[in-house]
Amino acid sequence: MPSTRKVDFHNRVRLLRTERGVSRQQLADAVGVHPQTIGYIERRQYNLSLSLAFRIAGYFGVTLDALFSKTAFAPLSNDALTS
Amino acid sequence: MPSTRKVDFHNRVRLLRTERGVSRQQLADAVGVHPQTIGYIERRQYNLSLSLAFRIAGYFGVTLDALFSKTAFAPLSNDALTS
DNA sequence: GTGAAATATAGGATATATCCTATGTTTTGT
DNA sequence: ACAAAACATAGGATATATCCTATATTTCAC
Repeated sequence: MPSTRKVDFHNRVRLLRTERGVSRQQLADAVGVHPQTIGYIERRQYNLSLSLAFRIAGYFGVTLDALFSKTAFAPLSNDALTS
Repeated sequence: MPSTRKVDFHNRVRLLRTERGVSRQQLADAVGVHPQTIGYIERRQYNLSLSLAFRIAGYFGVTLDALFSKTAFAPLSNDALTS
């Protein structure tokens, strides 16, 4: 079992995944990990490896920095309000 | 012991470190790992965690994408030839 | 509102990142 | 050329990422 405590960086995995209508199972298959692993990453309970980070970024076609950040990503609702 | 096999991404840790005249010991202390760990990363024998990747990038003041890449970084000598 | 799919939570197993110590080699300053 | 520092290599120990199975809860289409 993973560390149960939150990791010190944020990510946009759930955002991108739901935005594109892909399930955890699909993403997990595409990047070669267990679906639970995706869930843990989304809940920020996993300090995932750089290799896996690259595979997820590659799947979504974004850079590492677009997907992971030490500071919180603004939620979409906020983006809409500040456009 | 680490996996002894090379990892599927490249990095500029050694380049940045030597460029700025910092030893492995100094970098290791700064990011809170063992000096050997830095060595393994530089020799591409470690699939380091995202958290550690962030700490190293933060130490050098560069982004993740500037420090790690799935394709090889051009060596400095090449940069000089193509300027 | 029911059923199916997706997600959450949990526990145990395995692989590997990382630690740590030790020794040998290479580099570098003088 | 010598000494000291930096680096490489190796082996064993520990922590944790990731796997896997199972069950409970939530979400969503109809």
